[in-house]
Amino acid sequence: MRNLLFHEIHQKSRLSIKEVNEALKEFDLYSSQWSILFCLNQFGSMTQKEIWQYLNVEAPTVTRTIVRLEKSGWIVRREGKDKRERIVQLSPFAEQKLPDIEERIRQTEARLVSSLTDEEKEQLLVLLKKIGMTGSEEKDVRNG
Amino acid sequence: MRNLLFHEIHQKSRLSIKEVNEALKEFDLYSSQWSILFCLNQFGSMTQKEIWQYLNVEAPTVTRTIVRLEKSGWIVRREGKDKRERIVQLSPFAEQKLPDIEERIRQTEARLVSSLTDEEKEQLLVLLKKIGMTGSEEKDVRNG
DNA sequence: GCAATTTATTTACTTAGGTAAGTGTATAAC
DNA sequence: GTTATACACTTACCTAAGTAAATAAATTGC
Repeated sequence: MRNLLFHEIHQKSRLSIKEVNEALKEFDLYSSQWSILFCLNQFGSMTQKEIWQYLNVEAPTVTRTIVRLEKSGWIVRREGKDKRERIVQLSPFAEQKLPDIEERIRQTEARLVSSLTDEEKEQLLVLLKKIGMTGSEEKDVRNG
Repeated sequence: MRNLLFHEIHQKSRLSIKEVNEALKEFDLYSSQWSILFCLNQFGSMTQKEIWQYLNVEAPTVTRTIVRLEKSGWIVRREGKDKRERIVQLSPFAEQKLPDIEERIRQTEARLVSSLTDEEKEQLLVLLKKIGMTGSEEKDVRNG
């Protein structure tokens, strides 16, 4: 049939989110919440802008998820020197729980790609990165 | 960093949906609505179950999208011989508009993968299909 | 210094997708 | 034939992500 490629990308995106949500159930978290926690764990304190730029989503998406994470005690926000900014960081509770969660996610993701060799995973990543690139931007594939 | 693969799949899934939505704006449609119209155009009349099985989503997702498409006049539903089923088919209006929309989508999707060779596209599809497969199911990669 | 513009975040509203539970029809057991 | 079970669809409620517009702080122009 037609453009199976985007159909397939969409399918696997939903599948992986579903599996990650399942794995996160025991921690009362969702996949997009996890992506922010992961981000904060990697970079430390961040403004919301830094988060949505890194995750490549829109600002309102991050606002919503951050609010949920704050309510459930995973993160803390404080005002920046620039009072427009809100600086986000992990709560001690989150810092304590994170290693277990990270390991759980690692297992889940590894299971999903267990039928690919390391070389195939690498190649898949390279090919995916090419999507949406116009000629002039192609160098970013090699840099990223 | 960590499992870039799922991050990247997620990104490209969102990117392609965004681009398709943009292309569909002039027709007052959204990407998931299009996926159902495409499906009906390919297979003719279908029950809702056939649609969600083909698209690999849950029944309530299809119910919602179908209701929107019915309200906006793209599809018609009738009762099946089995009164539990609802048989869905394109409206004459949809049949008339579809070729233009299909061409528009084709262009959009082609642009997104314009920096991949045909061989790369094929390979990308094969690799994506391997995700989520356990050893015993791997034959499906070759059959699908 | 004050008005205009830019920037960071939020709010309101939309579609998309999931689960769980409800409704009504068809089928199986007996 | 009546009851129990299975099935198709729907409803209610949740998260995710997008756009557009509002808010409030910072910066720029003059």
